[in-house]
Amino acid sequence: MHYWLMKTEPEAFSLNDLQARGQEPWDGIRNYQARNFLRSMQPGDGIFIYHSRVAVPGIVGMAEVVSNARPDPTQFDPHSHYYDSGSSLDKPRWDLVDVAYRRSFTQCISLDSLRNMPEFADSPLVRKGNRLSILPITKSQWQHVLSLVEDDRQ
DNA sequence: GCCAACGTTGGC
DNA sequence: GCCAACGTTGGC
Repeated sequence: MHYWLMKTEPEAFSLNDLQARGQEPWDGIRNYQARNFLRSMQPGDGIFIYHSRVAVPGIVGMAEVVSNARPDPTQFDPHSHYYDSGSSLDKPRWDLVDVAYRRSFTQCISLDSLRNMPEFADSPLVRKGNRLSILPITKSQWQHVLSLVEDDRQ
C-alpha cells in the first residue's frame, strides 16, 4: 500500500470529470520518472488529485489505483496527441494505470498551505520548478492532509 | 499570458 | 558524450 499525488489541469480533465466517469485510464504520461512511479503502483494505492494551472493550485480530493500498470494505447495511435513513434507494440515505452474516483474535498488544500506544512518540506511538490506530474506521498503527508479535511467537516 | 525551470533531442 | 536548442510544465 503506497500513496501518490497525481496532477491534472482541470481545464483538460478535472476531479469532477473523474467523478462523472467513475474511473479513467490515466494516459498521456510522457516522463520517465513519472512512468517509473506508475510501474510501481498497485491496486488499492491511495491518490491525491491535484489541480495545476489554476488560480489556487492544490489537492482537491482523492482517488484510488484500480489496476496494475499496462501499456498506454495512445502511444501507438498516430492520430493521438500522445503518439510516440519511438515506441513499439513489442517494446512499449509508456504505461498507464486505471484511476477510480473516491472523494472530493469540501475545500482545496492549496499549494500555499502545503508549503507551510513540515510534512511537505522535503516533497518535490513544493520545490521551485518541479514538473513531476506523479509523485510519491508519505504516510505522514497522507494522514496530515486527511486530518485537515476531517477537521474541516465539523 | 508570461516566463523560469526543467527534460529531451539531435548535431557535432 | 557534450550541450545548445527546443518544447513543455506550471506558478504567478
